[in-house]
Amino acid sequence: MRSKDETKVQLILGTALKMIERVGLAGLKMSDLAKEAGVATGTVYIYFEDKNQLIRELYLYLMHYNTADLNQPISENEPLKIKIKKIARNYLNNNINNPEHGAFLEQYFRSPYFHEDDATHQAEELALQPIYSLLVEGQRQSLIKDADPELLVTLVCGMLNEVAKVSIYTQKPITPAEWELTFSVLWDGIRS
Amino acid sequence: MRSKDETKVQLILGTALKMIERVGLAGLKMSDLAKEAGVATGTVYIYFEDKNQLIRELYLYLMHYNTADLNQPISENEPLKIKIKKIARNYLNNNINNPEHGAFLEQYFRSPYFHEDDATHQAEELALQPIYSLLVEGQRQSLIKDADPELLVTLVCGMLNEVAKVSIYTQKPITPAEWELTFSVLWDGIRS
DNA sequence: TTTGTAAATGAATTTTAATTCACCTAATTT
DNA sequence: AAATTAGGTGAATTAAAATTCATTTACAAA
Repeated sequence: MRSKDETKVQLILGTALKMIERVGLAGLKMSDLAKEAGVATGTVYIYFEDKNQLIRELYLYLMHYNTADLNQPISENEPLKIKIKKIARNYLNNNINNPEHGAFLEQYFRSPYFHEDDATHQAEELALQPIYSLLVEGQRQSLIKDADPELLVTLVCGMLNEVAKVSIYTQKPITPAEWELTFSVLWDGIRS
Repeated sequence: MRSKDETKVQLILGTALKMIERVGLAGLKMSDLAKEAGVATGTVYIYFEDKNQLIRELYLYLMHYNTADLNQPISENEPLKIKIKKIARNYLNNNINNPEHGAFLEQYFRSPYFHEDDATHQAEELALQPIYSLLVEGQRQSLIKDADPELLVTLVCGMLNEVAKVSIYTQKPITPAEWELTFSVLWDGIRS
């Protein structure tokens, strides 16, 4: 008897993720994937039913990962503005440090592998929950514009997503000055 | 003699664009495309070398289209704030009314069809030029935060892109209240 | 009208990539 | 340490999709 190597699942998924960032979902070949992961083609089929399921798993794996990540503990006893600044920075860093994630998800939602029942929305909402809560808290303290918090989250994330994209694209990290400006636009935009 | 029907190029590209929004670049089959466009498979190959070139053409076609579009004349003799509000609304509407465009471009940039030399950046910069100019004008009038205008454009477009995405996704148009909030966040964010 | 030519067709072919499988190997159990 | 069993391999197979091409129109010029 020989037991399945759970490490290999991670290896294959991780390799797929990196490759997809490079060649796109449309360009991912099972044989290339196997080669790059350093296993035989057939091995991939031991751990995954077929390509479809592999992509599916990758999605679930990412969702799980992402959701966990924004929930880093926020130091209490700080002014709300600072809390928001920290969580925003956290969100931005997450996006910049894991460009493969955004690249994959962007494509997944538009691919033939994606089916509506994928709990997309729940997962996304869950991931944004912490930001949402902070904004609502701010509204209660009359610090934040009294308007649909959903829309506020959308606007805030829109800014951060785009900044992340540019940073990834230009391969330049965010400078302190850039971050200060970004947060200033964000904060002045939402404060009441 | 029989002459090529230029209309057919448009038909095929347009059909491809709509299909890609639905099934993704990875899901586009030449035979399906032909069927949906109402022509024979072979006909597609009369107008396009191969799939690769078809996708490439589609990109050029879109770039051309998009660039032209933001350059709608802006009524002069209005306060800058109003001008920015109008151009922002224009940008938003463009995104919402042509969801296929965003869907395609998003995927194209990450596909095996895309090559760096595609003049991506020039085209994009060109499209954002009008917004950029207005912001700089605002800085000269000390109405807009005195900071890197590139980054300001990024932030502004980020907000608008995300709002467009949500509107497309939920299939709900932007309500007047939503638009007012969006612009208020945008404006308060960038004004000095 | 007739004729020449290029567009249009879609079944047949070729190409590409997914998936299988007969054979090998390494871990576990007795 | 032998036997057993499931993992691992990669060439061979199958499936899917791109592309071709012999044939059939439709148009334009003569």
